[in-house]
Amino acid sequence: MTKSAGRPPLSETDIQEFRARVATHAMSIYREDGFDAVSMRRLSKAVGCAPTTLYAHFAGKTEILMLLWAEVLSDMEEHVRACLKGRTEPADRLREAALAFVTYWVDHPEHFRLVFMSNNVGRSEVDSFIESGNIENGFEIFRNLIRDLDPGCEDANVKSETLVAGMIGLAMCLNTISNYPWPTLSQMTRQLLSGTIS
Amino acid sequence: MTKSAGRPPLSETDIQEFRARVATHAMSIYREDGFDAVSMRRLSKAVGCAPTTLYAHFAGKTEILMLLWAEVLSDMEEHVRACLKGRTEPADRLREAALAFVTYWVDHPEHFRLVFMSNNVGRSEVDSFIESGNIENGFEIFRNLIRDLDPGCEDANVKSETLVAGMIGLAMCLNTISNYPWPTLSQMTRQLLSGTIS
DNA sequence: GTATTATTTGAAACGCGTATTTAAAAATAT
DNA sequence: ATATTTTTAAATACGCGTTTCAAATAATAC
Repeated sequence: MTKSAGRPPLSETDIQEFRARVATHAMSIYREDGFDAVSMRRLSKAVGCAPTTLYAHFAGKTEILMLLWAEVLSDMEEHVRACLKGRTEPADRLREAALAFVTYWVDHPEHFRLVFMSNNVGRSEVDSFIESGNIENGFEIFRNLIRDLDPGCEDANVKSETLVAGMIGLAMCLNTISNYPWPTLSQMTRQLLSGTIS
Repeated sequence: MTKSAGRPPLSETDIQEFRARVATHAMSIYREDGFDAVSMRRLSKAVGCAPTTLYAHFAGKTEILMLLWAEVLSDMEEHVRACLKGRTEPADRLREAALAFVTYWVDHPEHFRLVFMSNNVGRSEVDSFIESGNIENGFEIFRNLIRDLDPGCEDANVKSETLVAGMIGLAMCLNTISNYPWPTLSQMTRQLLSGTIS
């Protein structure tokens, strides 16, 4: 328990400072030159450290990319909330929010790729992101909209999580199989909601 | 239009033979050592050609991976059809088929990754796969089940394609955010279907 | 100062997808 | 055989994610 000699470990704030700096540079590279441009070598150059140092602070590239998720997700959330302005009818609100959700990912395929198709996502990495609450936030919007529509709803959880997963599936299909003669986006969203809006 | 001198181009059968040979080796590598083991260098070694030769016959790795899609998809289809045996009640059939669909992808995350998360999927590559009809087949199962449930259904297209996309979303979420406290698989599938089975 | 410990660095390596370029080989018409 | 054309091969290169390891550096206790 006595203080040992030698250089002390980095303080928690130092560590978080570094991680934040990495996040900043990663985001600016991503914004300027896109997903593929965010590479460990280039990022390390931007941060001003050796590529190896990044691996001393992150488990891998995915853990760095996750730093960008929060930003994209909050941008998406803002986009969804914006479309609720002025709407009061619960069913209408839910419908428009869902449409806005899917539309966002279809309109921003690069963001979709970043968040949902970052390969090699280790379980533990995602877990830490779950615990940060960012995912819960996304679900909560729709859970609340569902509860507004049907107060005292017992299975709001099942409904909201199925809805979100379904919408992600819609966005995914429209993104990756983009030339298939899909029905309209609003048609599919409406159909997806037909089990929620009775 | 006269026959020009020089070596003639490969015959169509020769080309398809080669592509089939590549497909065979790719599949065996995939089966034995998994997704990550299927690399151009290793594959070319197995096929017995130079890595560059592969690029003379395929646009890229993704086009080769698509050769494996058909195999996985037909395996999945078989799995879905198997669960229909002995069931006659339309709603029951649709429910069980949907559950089997999602279950398949959750039970075979490697297959899911291969088919749905092969990154860098160029539009034209996917298009050719669409035209091959393999995707239509997947939709058709569910379109038929929906029509059996509600003959004369006008929007069977919208319903089936939304259902499939939604199920893919379920599978995707369960695969990638695997430690989130999701509702039961059957709960979510049932909820997803509640807009189709009235 | 010296010793000790933590961290960063640099270089090298591995295999990866992909592109280019040059040469070789194969198959045909003449 | 020769010329022509197509197809392969080989070598090389680029940047990638990641790992390993030795050397350097920084920050502390004594």
